Amino acid sequence: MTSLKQIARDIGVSTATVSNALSGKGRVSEELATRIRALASELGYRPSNAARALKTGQSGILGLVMPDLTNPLFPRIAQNISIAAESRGLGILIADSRGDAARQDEALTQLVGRGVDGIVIVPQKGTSPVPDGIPAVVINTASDPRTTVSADHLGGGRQLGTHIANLGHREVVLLGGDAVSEVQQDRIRGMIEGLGPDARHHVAWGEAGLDAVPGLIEGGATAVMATSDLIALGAHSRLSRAGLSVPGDVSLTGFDDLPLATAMHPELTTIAQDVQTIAEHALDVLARRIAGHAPEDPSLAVPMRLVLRTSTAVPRALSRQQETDQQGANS
Amino acid sequence: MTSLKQIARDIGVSTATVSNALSGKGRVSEELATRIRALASELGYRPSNAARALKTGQSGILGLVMPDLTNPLFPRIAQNISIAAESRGLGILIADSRGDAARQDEALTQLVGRGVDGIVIVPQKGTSPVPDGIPAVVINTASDPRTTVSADHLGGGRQLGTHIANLGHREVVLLGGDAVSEVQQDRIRGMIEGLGPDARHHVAWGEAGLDAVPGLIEGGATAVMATSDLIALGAHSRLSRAGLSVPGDVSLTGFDDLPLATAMHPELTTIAQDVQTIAEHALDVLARRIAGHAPEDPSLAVPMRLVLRTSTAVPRALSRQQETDQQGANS
DNA sequence: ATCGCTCGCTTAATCGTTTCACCAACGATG
DNA sequence: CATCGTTGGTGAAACGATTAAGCGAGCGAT
Repeated sequence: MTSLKQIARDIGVSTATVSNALSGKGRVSEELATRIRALASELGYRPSNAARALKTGQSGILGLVMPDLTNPLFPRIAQNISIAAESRGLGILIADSRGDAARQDEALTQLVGRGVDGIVIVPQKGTSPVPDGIPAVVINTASDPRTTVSADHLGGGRQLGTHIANLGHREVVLLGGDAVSEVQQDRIRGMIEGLGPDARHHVAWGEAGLDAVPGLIEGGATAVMATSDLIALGAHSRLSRAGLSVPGDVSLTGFDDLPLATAMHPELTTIAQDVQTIAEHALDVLARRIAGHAPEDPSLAVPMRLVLRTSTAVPRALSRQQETDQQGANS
Repeated sequence: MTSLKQIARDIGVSTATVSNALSGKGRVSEELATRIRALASELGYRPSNAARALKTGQSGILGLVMPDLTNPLFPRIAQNISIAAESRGLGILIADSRGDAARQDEALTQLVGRGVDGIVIVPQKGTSPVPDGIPAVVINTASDPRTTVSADHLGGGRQLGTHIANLGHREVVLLGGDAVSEVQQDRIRGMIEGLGPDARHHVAWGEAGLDAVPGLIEGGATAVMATSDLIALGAHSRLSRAGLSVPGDVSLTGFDDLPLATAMHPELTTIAQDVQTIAEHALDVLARRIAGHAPEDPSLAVPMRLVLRTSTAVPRALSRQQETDQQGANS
């Protein structure tokens, strides 16, 4: 390993000068500086992160605590955080709490112990972890008072709701995975707002909720809105097993626009998160907090984008009526 | 931050003694050692990783280079590597090359620059990266001479192939995503071996391959074997759009046993990787290489496990014949 | 001629741990 | 009683970078 001392000795100056030349901080003549930079890159000099961290107290590494990497949404977030970090010259130490709240706390202290400069947390559903005295940002949902930035799950649900209402659906099944999740609560609240007062809705949760879907359709509902694409896929299974077609008999919507949304048949109408903006903003705020500025940033809800595909349509009854209307007009 | 010096001063001994007491390395009286440990935990002492890394030259952090975190298989691997690392007291710095070979090299040098002790690489398809002078292990597939450990993709394909052949299928479509991928090549080679010489097969790749599926079925094929669950899902879409049912008209198999395999309808017969064993072995070897032992470990192919679900069945023609056979026997 | 400034560089301290060499005390041994 | 081995510790030098303080030289202004 080549060190500052190496270079200093080879050129015949002090290590301080070499350090200054490479970091551009002190005062070094341009000529000497270029000579030093040249030799440094020739020797393939890489500054020792350990030494720098020891001296400056900053490791240049951020911790990222994820609730569960096997849920396809979270790697997307991780990826974008990692991109955003890279562009700021920071590394990302990822810890996965694997669906367990206890392991989440453990991961947190682990990361702190490893000397990360700050932490990004996407909390386990139903929890609000507080790291001890280290800068942190939380990505959850607007109704979590601790959240720093998040997708506008409420607004997203609202968009989907209005879309379904505008198509003419008046009785809708709202399908959640886990009632503990604040994110899913917000999504459903949004959907209800979007559907408006004229539409009736049934809220159903989890596996039992999935199983109840065909019955609710028989009972008159014409649309199913899920709080995630994965749940929508499950609903789709139940529906086709019951001989119901999408979107012919039932309209179906998802959430998050995962890759599987386009792999399904029909392709799923859903709503996409702007993960990149969320990641960028999270890191901006975190950087500011690490720098020690007052963390008075208001929490930000990044708008979601409706993605119209082929799983939603005008309800059958209504579309037949429209046909006859049209025939009447034509004749 | 409490440091060794703090504790040393408080108790009235030298920092060397405190260091020895906590690490259990030198010679310290048991009584003093417990006193030191007590005070340390009382003060919430956390050793500075930076200082330790500087002195010992070991950061306790491993780098993990992933080809693309948005592909659902890879987070599973990442998760298991991270679990295995944690149990060894190591941290994981994840870098995502996002489908780009250039970025893969960049990620590699980035990680080295951050002072990781070793690197685990799941290479970009079609590439064989070599990190410069740092211990590393590669997780790819048996036909890559550089691979350290991998799932037995060949054997997995073989199992699926025999399963399909045993059901009685004699003309099969083999569906790959990208012909550049050595993993997928191995999977398909395995399938062909497993099908045996009596069965005909068509190999098709990518989007165009997917679109060709219905036609090939019309042409007489009775089964579709995909090199990933995601591709199988795509094939399923094309099939049902063409009015073909699974497994009635066509048997369908996937690869990797992703969560979506059970969310589909019918649930997908597929083959599962033992990701945990792969991760454990990768870290074992890596640890050995970091310790400086000769890396003469032979590459290991971890067996895959066939997961029978409801997407495969006896081909229709054959099942009708069996029915009549049975009726004949009964009468 | 002198003062004061800036320029360009050096000196040296420091971050927190680890580790090797050394030492004092003490009981046992020849 | 001199010697030896052991026990329980201390001292100090690293590891590699950063940075405040200092210092001589050159130079324009007074």
